[in-house]
Amino acid sequence: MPEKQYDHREIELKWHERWKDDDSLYSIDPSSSRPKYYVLEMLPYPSGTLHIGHLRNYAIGDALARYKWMRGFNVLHPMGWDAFGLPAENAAIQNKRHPRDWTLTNIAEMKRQHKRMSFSYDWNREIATCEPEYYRWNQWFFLRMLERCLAYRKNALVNWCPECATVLANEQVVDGCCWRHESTPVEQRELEQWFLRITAYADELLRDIETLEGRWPDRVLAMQRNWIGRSEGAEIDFGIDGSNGRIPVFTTRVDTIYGATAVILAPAHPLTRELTADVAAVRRMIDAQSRSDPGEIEKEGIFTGRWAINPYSGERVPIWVGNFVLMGYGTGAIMAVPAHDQRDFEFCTKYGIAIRPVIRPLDGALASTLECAFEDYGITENTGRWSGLTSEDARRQMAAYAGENGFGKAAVTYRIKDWGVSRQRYWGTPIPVIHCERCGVVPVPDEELPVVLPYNVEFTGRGRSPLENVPEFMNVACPKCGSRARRESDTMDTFVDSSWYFYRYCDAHNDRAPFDIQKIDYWFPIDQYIGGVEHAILHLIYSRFWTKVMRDIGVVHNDEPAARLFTQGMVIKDGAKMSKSKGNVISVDTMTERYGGDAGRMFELFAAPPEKELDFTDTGVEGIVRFLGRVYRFVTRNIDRLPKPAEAPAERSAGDRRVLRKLHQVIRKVTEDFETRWHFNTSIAAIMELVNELYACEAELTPAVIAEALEKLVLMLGPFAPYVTQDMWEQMGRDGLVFRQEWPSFDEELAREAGAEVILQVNGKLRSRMVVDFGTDRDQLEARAKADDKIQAFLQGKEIVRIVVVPDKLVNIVVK
RNA sequence: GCGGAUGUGGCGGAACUGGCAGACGCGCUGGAUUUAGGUUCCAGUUCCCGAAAGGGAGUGCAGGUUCAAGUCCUGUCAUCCGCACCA
Repeated sequence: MPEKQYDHREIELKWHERWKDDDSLYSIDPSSSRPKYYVLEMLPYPSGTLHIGHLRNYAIGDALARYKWMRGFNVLHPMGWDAFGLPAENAAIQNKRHPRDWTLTNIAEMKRQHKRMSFSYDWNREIATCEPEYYRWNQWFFLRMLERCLAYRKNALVNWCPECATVLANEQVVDGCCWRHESTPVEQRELEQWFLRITAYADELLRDIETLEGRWPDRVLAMQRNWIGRSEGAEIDFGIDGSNGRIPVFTTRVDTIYGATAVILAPAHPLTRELTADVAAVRRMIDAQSRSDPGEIEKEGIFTGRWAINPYSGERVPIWVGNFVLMGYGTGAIMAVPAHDQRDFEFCTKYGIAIRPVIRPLDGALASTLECAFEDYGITENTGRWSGLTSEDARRQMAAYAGENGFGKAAVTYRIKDWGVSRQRYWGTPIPVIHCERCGVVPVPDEELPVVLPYNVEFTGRGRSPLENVPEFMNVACPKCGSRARRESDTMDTFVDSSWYFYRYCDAHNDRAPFDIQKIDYWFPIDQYIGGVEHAILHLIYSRFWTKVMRDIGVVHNDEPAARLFTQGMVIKDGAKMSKSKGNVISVDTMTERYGGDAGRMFELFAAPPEKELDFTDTGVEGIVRFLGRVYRFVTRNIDRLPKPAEAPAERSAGDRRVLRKLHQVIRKVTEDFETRWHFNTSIAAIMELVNELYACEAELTPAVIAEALEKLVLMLGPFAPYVTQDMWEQMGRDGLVFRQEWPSFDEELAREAGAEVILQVNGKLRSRMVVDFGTDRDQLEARAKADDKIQAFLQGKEIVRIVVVPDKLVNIVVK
């Protein structure tokens, strides 16, 4: 009879079919006394199709969640292991052509397929934005922020992607281009926009990074620190000669202010417009600033013809406009201290502005001429009453003096800016406000939520929101005065959805509140969040902010969303990052179709440790398919050798003992990997060794050992290869789900090797080896080592200087 | 420039607390099965010398500590990632 062959397509489709409507697989019971474990995968952006980089994310999270479940935890793992998308499921996403088609025709289908959540997974956050229930709570949160002045509207220069025809947040601008269109330069436009005041939480976001130390990757924390960009200094008002105006400048080095020989405004600074005649030149500078690589621009400036007054010295210094001064940082104006700042030095040298040193090195004299700026701390000199101080003392005293005399103060500046959430897109949660000519901006009352999107929308694809052309949507009565008013046509950034989606998972069907706080208290903070590092300063900072806001609103108690974060490495192909432009993106569909989901995910766990980059090769996946086939054939052909009832146990064979030893060693190894480092590559390697051992000893195995080995092998593979293990489990006549079984335990006694192999070295070089009983004492080891033939040959005519004995491990004889 | 990481066979990687460098897989070589190809099974595979036994070298590079270093220390080189006229 031909042997049963492993057919991944047949097996995976069969189980997928059986499982897809089984809600019990996902049942969550917070009242259970089991310990809780919340695993969350940080899902990819809705770029259309899933690719194998995303699959890696699922493979890691799934394996961990299933393991935890088998170890007796109550697990909340919303992505679930069947969500990786067998071909049929993914088709709906792939065929997406246009937001409207997709949203309106496929939403019902998508909901059916993912009905376990009342809104969908993050990888389709667009769906979330089409779900009225999710709109409702997004809008509810927005209104609470509006009440607390955490949401506000202002006219601002914003990043505009011509391709998306919408506004982008700073975090969404990558190398001057849109994060979704890597080759489309972002333009600057001045628009009336909604912002969320993330800066109000800048200090807390920065401070609480400390609580994440060691639990989140250093790289992510470093990026966040950098992004928040706190710097301490002082804000000092320079007067304007011949007017009452003032120019506040921010500096971290007030101690150098006596060396200030100019004040330089950013081109986009409001005063620039007033003080400069050459509007065209200023315009060019603003454009160049947003377009080119900042480091590359040659410093340029225009003298305004006006003068500023240094409030400390009373000195008159020229006011310039400089293309290297950014409006977005500090106050948008600087004092130029060429002697102590390299950028100022370059600028002032170019335009012949005076250079005046006022800080001398701790071990030297004040420089008379400078090759470049002296930027270190030192001792002040020629700085009036503050002369002779260290830079640190001078900074403190001078800032205090400015405060006392009303021309400045100690100040902290952040690089992070408020989060612009307005989008001129169709999809996205409508911003729940109404513009009334009489009352101004009026919030939509809570009981009228959700404001939902209209269906009949013409897509122009350009310019303003398509919603503006839908009168039924736009024209409303003002909630306050009842007169004619217009709805806000902007929708929210979809990052709003992803900022709190994982809370809703805990209470997805709640229609009275975003979620029940008791459920949140049970599950939060998330024990383990897993995802790609590309979210470091986008989603991961927004969701931290959102959590803190929710805490202040009083709907959650936790300060941080995720206790632990794991960032998996990228999947690369032929040494290069997968990207659409290179055409080397491998879709999950191709993978599941050709090799199966089990093999695909298992390869990604096997080929490299999860935090490292992974090079994808077809031959590598084929190796895993081969391995799964090897397991499948071994299990299926040995099922009829399982013990019959009432059968007397046979005596253990030598093969039995070998297999049992390996089996228990491997269980120990895999358990350890799950509990500590998640190096699933070594776990899987160990399971492969076990299978090799099973093949080598197959003929000798007795029924009882076959039973134990098959059961534990299948259970151990369960977290890595859900479908094929479930199929084998059933064929073995076992009931229930593999990942609801208890995780196999190991027996140290059985795992122990028959004897200790002791290596014998002469002068640290391996020369021989011997097998001894465990615990053989030092004297005996030494004697037996000296008696060894090969060792004796190396000892001939030499003097023994020293002998190092490590019991059960080695004997090293040092000779001269 | 600042910050984070990484350097081990032909390749992906293993060696977790200093103690057999190269587990496991890919690729390659040979054998068995097969009409053949494929599949499957078995064996070999760091490099150099050697028919073999065996010997020598070897974890980016240079030093150091140690009976013993891929692992610890000092220096150095290279690569990757993130941030960057941030005042």
